[in-house]
Amino acid sequence: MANRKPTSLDIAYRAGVSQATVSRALRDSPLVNIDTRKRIQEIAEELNYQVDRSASSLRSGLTRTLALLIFEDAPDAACPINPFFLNMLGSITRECSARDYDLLVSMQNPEEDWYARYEEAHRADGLILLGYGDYIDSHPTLARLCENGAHWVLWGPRLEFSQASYVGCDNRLGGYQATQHLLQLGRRRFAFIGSNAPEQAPEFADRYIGFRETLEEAGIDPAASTQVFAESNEASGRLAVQALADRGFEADALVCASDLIALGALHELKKRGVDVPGDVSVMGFDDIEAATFCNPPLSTMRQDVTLAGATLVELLLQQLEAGSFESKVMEPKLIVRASCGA
Amino acid sequence: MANRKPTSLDIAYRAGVSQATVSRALRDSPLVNIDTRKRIQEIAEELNYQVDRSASSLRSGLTRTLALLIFEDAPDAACPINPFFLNMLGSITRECSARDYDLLVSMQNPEEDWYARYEEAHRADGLILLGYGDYIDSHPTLARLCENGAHWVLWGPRLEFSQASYVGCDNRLGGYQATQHLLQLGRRRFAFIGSNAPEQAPEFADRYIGFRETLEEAGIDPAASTQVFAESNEASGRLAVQALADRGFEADALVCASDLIALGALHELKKRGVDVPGDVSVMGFDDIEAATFCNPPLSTMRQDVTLAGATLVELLLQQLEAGSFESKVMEPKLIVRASCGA
DNA sequence: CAATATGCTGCATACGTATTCACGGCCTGG
DNA sequence: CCAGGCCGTGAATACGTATGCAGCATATTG
Repeated sequence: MANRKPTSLDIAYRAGVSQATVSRALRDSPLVNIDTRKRIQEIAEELNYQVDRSASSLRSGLTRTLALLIFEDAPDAACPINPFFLNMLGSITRECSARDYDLLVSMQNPEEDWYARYEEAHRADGLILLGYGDYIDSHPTLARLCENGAHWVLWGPRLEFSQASYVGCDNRLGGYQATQHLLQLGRRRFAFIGSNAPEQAPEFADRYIGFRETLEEAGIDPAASTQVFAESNEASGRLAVQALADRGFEADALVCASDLIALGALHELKKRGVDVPGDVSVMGFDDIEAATFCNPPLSTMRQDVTLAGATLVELLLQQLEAGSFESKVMEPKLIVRASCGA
Repeated sequence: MANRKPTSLDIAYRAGVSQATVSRALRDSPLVNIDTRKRIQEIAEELNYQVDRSASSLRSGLTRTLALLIFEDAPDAACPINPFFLNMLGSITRECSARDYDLLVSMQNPEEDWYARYEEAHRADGLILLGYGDYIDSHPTLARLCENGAHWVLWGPRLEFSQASYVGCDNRLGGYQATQHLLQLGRRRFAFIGSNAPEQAPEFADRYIGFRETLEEAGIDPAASTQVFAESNEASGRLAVQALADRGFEADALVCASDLIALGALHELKKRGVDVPGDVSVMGFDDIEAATFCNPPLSTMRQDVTLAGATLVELLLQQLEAGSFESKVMEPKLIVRASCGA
């Protein structure tokens, strides 16, 4: 075997042309005569030549790599990554492959200077931010990055500045429809489980707004509804149900801000001998895999992660290649399963 | 703001030293006087300087990046990635971060020349292969890569050549223990659900060997056991149960080669009105998240993905940095839940 | 036939860093 | 006082590619 990796110069030598011509030919430049081009490409194939990415990036300033940064509250080694994000990751990976981009994945701490680390260091051409929208303190940072011409796209809540791209779900509508569904099933005593503080969890807060809207429209007595804090994990969902019980509130419908919360709630309710959906309806949000497997299967508001992932990549590339900023808000879809008694 | 990204030359200028000294200082080289070093690092901090990775990689030949390649049978956009792999991905991501390596993730087709694409193209220093062991045809390819001095580590079955690293689970033992558990619960008519062909799914085949061993040791009449083909997904698990029923085999214990298969089996059994675990015990393998949520919760053989991911990274880095090849086989652990009637 | 356009190729260079080699100064010991 | 060693620094260069510019040959036009 060859003792050294072949370079464009080796190809140039064999093809009897200059290195410049090789470089152009391999990128299919019309500047090079079609026959020469073909011949060079064949030789490259034959030698199993691969363009050196480091050199290529250094020269062109482009990496053809995107970085996916996942921000999570508890970057504990034991705690598994939010399954919703994992699914998104799957579709982002596929979309990148399809467009011949590489994907760098990293768990990130919001305090770190991730922008410098990835885009300024020339590791990636653009960034996809997952779970960053929840850090309200971060929005000034995002605004500053925009001014500096950074390239990123955010999953999550609506952003107020114009030169930015984000993809999100119409959370208010989702909260509205979920609650509407329960209302139509005859439920009257509602609890929303999940944070409703915009500065803590803007997406959950929007879902809560939709929740309130339904109740107000229906003229439900405010005393017949409540809200309990929960973060997006199973344990927190369990605690919330405990808190609800301690508080002595007798709900017949739980609108959970995420499926993970709902799974925790189901667990705790079962433990307490409460029948779902007989005594209480439980509604989730996201439609993660586990929602189909749990007992009873969970009614939920589906977010199309496949589409979401593809859209994130698409908008980011559009930004990189055409310099245009666009955003997209997706509609969630009600998925009816057994947990609400429909 | 600065109109241009600062380089090591800018720092050199401000510090009144040469670029060479800056490069050394930033890498904390003892060649540079400690005071000079500190001063240079401060200036770098001040300018928000980031080493350009392309240039650094080009010069040093090292990328400080690993590539995680996931090989899946059905790289269909709609079909979600095997959750077992996704969890592994989570722990690999974390381990890479902890060791200050970047991680490139890609869905890969086994036919493609992924080695050339990633390591030869200088995109990554080493590769982690997930799901590649199943392609028996690939083993010659792996052997060839070894000879060429490639750097990779494989998740899955034992490899026969010495200059290679792999991390896997003792699948034979797992199959043995799983079946043993069912035997002790008084089950006598066993079905193994999953491929048992080594050239198709070597890991499943090893689990099957363990399954057979238990039965032979116990002196179970061979006619009282069977095997049905299934791939590792839910749909395939459902079909397998149908096939079993069509065949007229009345099992009281299903040993499934993976949790996904077991989930499908549970679905199909419920649909047919078979009580689990009353009529039939069902045992999975992997312990994915869904195993805790499904109905009934699934008894299974846990593979510690957190440890597995960390080990994969560790062995690969050891190979890169010390040139040593090591492998590790992990013991699975029986997790008892409701699906077997324990 | 001169003048200009067109198609293709090569020369030269820059991207930003890491490292080899050489050098100057200072210290130590004989 | 000189030889030799050590410490800290800088000059120079290489990594492999992409691209602006120039040049040459052939085709086209008046």
